[in-house]
Amino acid sequence: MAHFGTEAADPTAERLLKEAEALFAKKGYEGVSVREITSKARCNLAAVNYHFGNKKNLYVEVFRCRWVPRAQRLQQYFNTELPPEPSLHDLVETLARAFLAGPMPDEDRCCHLQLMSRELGQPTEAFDLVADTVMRPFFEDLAQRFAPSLGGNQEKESLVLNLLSVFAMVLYFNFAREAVSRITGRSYDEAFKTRLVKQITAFSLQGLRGGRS
Amino acid sequence: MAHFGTEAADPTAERLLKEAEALFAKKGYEGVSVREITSKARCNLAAVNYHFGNKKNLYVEVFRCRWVPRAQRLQQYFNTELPPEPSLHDLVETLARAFLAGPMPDEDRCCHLQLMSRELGQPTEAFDLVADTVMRPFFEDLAQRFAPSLGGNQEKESLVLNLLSVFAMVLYFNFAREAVSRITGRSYDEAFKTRLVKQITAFSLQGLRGGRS
DNA sequence: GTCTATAGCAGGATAGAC
DNA sequence: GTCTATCCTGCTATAGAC
Repeated sequence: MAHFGTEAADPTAERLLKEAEALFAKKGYEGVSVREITSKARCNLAAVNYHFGNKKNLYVEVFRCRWVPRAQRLQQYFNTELPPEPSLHDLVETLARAFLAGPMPDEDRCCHLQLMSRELGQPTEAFDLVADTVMRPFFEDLAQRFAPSLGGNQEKESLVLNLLSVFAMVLYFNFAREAVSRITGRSYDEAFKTRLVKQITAFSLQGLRGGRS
Repeated sequence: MAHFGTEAADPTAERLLKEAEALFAKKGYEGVSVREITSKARCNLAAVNYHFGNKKNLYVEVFRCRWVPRAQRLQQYFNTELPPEPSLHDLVETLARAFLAGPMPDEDRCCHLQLMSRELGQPTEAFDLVADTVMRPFFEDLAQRFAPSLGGNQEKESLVLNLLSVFAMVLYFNFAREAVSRITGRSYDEAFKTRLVKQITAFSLQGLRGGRS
């Protein structure tokens, strides 16, 4: 069994991580076989065990080597997109846009949020990693950014629940794309994604302001 | 292979449906084996194939025989709980309460919403059933109920997206219980569920009003 | 490092006794 | 209807050649 850090130097391992991520996101851990992964990565069946020890380890490494770095890029993008002294509207809109219509390919975003959603619903070992390295710091950061715009008169718990509510929408409108398409009759093209950013922004803006109206 | 209608007359089939539902909700279709189901239902391995033909069929029947009827009871509960001329606040609060703290045991509610969430994220044959017999009619009903309170000045699409946003929160706060507990530091006792109903109500109320502020 | 071959097991499904 | 016994397939994981 080979060793690995934050990045897998080996191109085969890289391909495995890439294909594994897409498949795990689409079908879930149990829904994917090592055969399917190695086949799509155009390498041998034994490669998973050689490079990652076993299937479960590969799953965790997908998070460590691909998911976490992408989440950090996303967070960074959010930070750079934000104007110097952001209004509440700026904050919410930038947040929604970063996750729904940001710079990364739609395929990646889908994959990213599907994996996240799966872990939210049924946390595994990978969830610890995600919670510690991404969620907690990001929420801390968000809380600090939002606090001034909200007049500072919200208790910490309310603020957290409000932020979670915003995330609920962002995740849902990605996670349940097929259902949303079916109900609204619209496909996830650029126009609809822009519409969703507007929806989430408007809805959340009012919701967030609730405490001080 | 036996035949079956909306209700399975056979007590063994009933037990199978019950245990299967709980397991499918908790671990997903692929994560559960027929052996595990029959074992929990205290019946023979062959029972699934005898009563339902195969595993996949059992899954769909879980929706037909248990999920859909429960959803209808839930919808009925929502309707009866609603005061005669409900305000927007009444509507949202009753809706959130029906799904988060209604009369059914918490175990059932969890199971119900987990199954729903799984289908939202990765629709199968069962999704057609759910969409046609539950979602579409319920959303039609909701749209009609909400329309007058919203002054009728929202386009249909906005209304639908707003309703979906409310559902996003309801689903998320059930689906991601573990993550929410971890972030907020609170367990899902009665007090916290009441808090969440308040959160969702307040947040949505403002969000829904956004269009006419 | 990559491959083939295969062990070893768990899965869904079925046949046939009772 | 229920059970046992069993088939067969597909899975993960490993051993060992190259």
